[in-house]
Amino acid sequence: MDVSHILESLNEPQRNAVANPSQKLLVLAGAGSGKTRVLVHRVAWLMQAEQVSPFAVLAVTFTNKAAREMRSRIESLLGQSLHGMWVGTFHGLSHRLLRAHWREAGLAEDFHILDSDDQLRLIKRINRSLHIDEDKWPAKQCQWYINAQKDEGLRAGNIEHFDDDYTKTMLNVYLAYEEACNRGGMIDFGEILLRAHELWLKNPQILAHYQNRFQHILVDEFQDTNAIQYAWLRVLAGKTNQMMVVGDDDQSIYGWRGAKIENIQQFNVDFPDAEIVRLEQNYRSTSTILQAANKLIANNQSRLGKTLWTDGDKGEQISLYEAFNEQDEARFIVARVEDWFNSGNRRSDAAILYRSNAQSRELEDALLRVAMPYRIYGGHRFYERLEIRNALSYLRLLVNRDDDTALERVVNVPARGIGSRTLDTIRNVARAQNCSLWRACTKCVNESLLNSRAANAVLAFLQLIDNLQEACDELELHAKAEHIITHSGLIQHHEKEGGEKARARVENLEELVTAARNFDRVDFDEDFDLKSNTLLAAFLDQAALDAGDTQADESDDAIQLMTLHSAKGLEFQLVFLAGLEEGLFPHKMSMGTISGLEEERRLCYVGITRAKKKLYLSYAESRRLHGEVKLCRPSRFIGELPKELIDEIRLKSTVSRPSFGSTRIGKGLNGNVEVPQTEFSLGQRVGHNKFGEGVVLNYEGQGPNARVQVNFDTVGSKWLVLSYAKLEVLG
DNA sequence: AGTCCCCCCATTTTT
DNA sequence: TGGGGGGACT
Repeated sequence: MDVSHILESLNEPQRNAVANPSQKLLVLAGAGSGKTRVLVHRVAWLMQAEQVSPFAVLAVTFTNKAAREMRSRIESLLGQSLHGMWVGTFHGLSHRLLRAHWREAGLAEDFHILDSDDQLRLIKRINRSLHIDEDKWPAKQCQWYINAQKDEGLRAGNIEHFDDDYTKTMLNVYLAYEEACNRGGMIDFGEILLRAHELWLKNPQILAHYQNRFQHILVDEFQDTNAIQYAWLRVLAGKTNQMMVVGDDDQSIYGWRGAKIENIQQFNVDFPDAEIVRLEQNYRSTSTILQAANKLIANNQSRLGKTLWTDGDKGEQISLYEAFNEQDEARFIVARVEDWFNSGNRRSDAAILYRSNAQSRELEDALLRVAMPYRIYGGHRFYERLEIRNALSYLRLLVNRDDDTALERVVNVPARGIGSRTLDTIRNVARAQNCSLWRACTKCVNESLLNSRAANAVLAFLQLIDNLQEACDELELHAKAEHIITHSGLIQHHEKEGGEKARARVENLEELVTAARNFDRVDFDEDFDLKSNTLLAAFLDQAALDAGDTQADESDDAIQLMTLHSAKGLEFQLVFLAGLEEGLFPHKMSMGTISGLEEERRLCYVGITRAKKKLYLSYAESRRLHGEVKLCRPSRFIGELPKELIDEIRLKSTVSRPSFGSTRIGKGLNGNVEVPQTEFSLGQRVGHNKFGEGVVLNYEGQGPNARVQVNFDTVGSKWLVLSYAKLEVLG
């Protein structure tokens, strides 16, 4: 077969990576250097040039979205389906292993997945039963501790303890939590990886089977792997299997949740024969943007070293705007997006990036004011929404009555007279009998442990679930979903809440039925043991492992708002980095340590390298945060960029103010630009191509950075930057 | 049982 | 400033 087409469109290092025969291969892929392309072409190469069977390939990513994208890109490149290939997330693939080998993994056949919300509730319950002071040891902290240990591959039993209060308490909770999970047949996200890893270590014949099968392993975003994920990979790859890991140490921004950049260096230690390929040619950004990114990231000490280059255009200068406050910043950004849109571009090619979610509010306000469509990433994803979780809990109870987490969630939603007193009694019975809440409910009813009113309520609940089960038994998945949302009373419950929110909830519940209907059509993988794993259970697994997109509608042309973290992997023609202020970005919580600061810098690097054509930076001199106004200094990252690439838009040069410490910003990065005095005067009548005619009310600053306030006849008063606004002087 | 109020908190997020 | 959670009150 002629396979040259697979390599044709690639540059030299990319080809080297794609067709590389080395057993272990480390690809250091800079931002925009065609990382996904290399992965996709590599799979195509294996299959077509080396006649590798899809059954022998395993490709792993971090998010479901990335996995789906990789799969579909390979399919469209090859023009064939990838039947038998394992493409998925660490969690998704591990989960598959555990379903297939539940017995050897020491799990119940009908084990179910505990997501972080369930996990937190469970820990809260445990802490109450252990009489742990919630003020001193918040459940959140315990949860964090447990997850961090699991990410490191540590179980409660393996952790050294130095008799300190903290570790003692945490271990206590961890131990009780492990017991509760085992008793209830539950595994959390960390446990999925840990179990799968242990499954291999404890069952050499199972490991041998998979090692034998997956001769070719590909790993995306390797810099984001944590200890257990890397251990998982090492075990599976063994000494002889081929493994290609792709990553960029400069884009490691998840250290705070256990990701270890050191895994990249460690890869060289563990596999000394590994070949390293660097992808440094960038196909995304202008050379101006790349130079800025390179200069910034050079300030980090611990790097493997890599310099992006492009043979593309220099492109436009980077613009820096110093705003008075966060409102001014938002207004400026929105005005630039309007310009962009009015010059014939799509809003969806522009993105506003910020360090923390709280910053989105001002931006949203400003966007709403000019009625510009926008889309925000982040916030509650589909399967995380309250009403959806409630509905899923009912479905979970159909699958497994002993699912305490699900029962706790919906036993009194909608309200059916089972209050906290009643629940306490039930919990106590469950604890005393060491049984599930469901059984405790039955016992309470049968043995009259409750007053008659409560007993009736509990009995009604038990019957409701049994009836739902019976009615759903023969129904298709989507009909099951439909049946429970109506007959559990959830729809009515949310309907009677009233208001816009309630309507959205009801819509979401209906959307769940659609999701279930689509799931009916999903083809099951050949490895899946369908006998024990009904469609409903599989649907619930999927809901836990893939929380769904925040918003599905891609249709309307909207400007995108997101945190820098969520921007990783994306690219936009026009990018705004907002809120470049010390304490906000770099964030004050991370500024204290070198490693924290370097991660912030990488985050900034990620932000800059999202831009293809034009980059705006902005900061505010004062910002309202947590209800009080604070004076801000510009971020040190601004000063780390090459001055000659930056055009500063200073509006306040006529206003004197105390210097604020940062030396590089205050006086203008380019020196102040010499410009003739403006010809506008107060009261002057002017024309604007979009807003029409108006009268100059006020002005600030001078030169191209000056702003004027114009009261337009039709659209009212607006502040305009002279150099952008192209105002026409009218007689 | 449900509502209301007060207090506390406040990066980043996937699975 | 504002959201969420927990406790107290009706």
